[in-house]
Amino acid sequence: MKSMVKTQHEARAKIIKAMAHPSRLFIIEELNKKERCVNELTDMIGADASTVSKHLSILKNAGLVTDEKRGNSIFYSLRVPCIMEFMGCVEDVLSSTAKQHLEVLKCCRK
Amino acid sequence: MKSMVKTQHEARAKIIKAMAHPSRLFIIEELNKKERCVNELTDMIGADASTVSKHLSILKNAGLVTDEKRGNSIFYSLRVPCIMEFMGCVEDVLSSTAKQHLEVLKCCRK
DNA sequence: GCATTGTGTGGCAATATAGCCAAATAGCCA
DNA sequence: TGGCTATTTGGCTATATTGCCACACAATGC
Repeated sequence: MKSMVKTQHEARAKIIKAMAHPSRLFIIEELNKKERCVNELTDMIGADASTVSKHLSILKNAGLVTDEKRGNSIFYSLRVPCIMEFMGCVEDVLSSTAKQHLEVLKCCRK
Repeated sequence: MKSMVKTQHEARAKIIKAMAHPSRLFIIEELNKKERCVNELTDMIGADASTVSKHLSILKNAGLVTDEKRGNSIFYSLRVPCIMEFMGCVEDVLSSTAKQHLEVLKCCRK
């Protein structure tokens, strides 16, 4: 693989990897609705505050979210909304896989 | 987080995690152009054949690719083309981050 | 000042991932 | 049959990720 192409894929993979965690997907989805502070997200997710903070820093580091300090809290918001469009495709993968599994079942029952 | 929502995010994360690797992104991109057998991909990537085979099995397990045996080779193809549309969004993240970094530089130089 | 609240950081243990080698399996061709 | 190629699997080590705890640190309110 050519080195330039490889670098490009590494950069992309870093972003996608930042999304590749249930809690972080949840955060992305929530931030797509409205901005949230760490505290709110921590309550919703039900994990340790430090854990959520680290998830947010991973998302921020990947360039997916921005933070803004207001008073005592830090509000995070989604920087690139097009990410949410991708979820539809992910759902397609899931449903198409489920459909295929059903077909296999049908086939074997005959 | 409600359990059903959590399960949904876990399912999605599994698919996204399967994409979150440079070599696997490369494979996805190649398979979007045309089907390929393990051997061809191994040559292109330049890793051990067993490594590439494992990457393919991860992609297959996530429902992203299908395989079809023909003769001595196994040909893989992309199952859900909409994945490629997402790459545009990932590039947006990258360029928007780069742009922001430039702004910061400009700002500090003044 | 002091207690409280909201966030981030360092450290740690458990777990997951990556990639190589060696070996097994399957199909092809003499 | 035997040798060859293509692919997968198991085993191993190195590395990365996750999530908790304890602590640090800033802003707020009293």
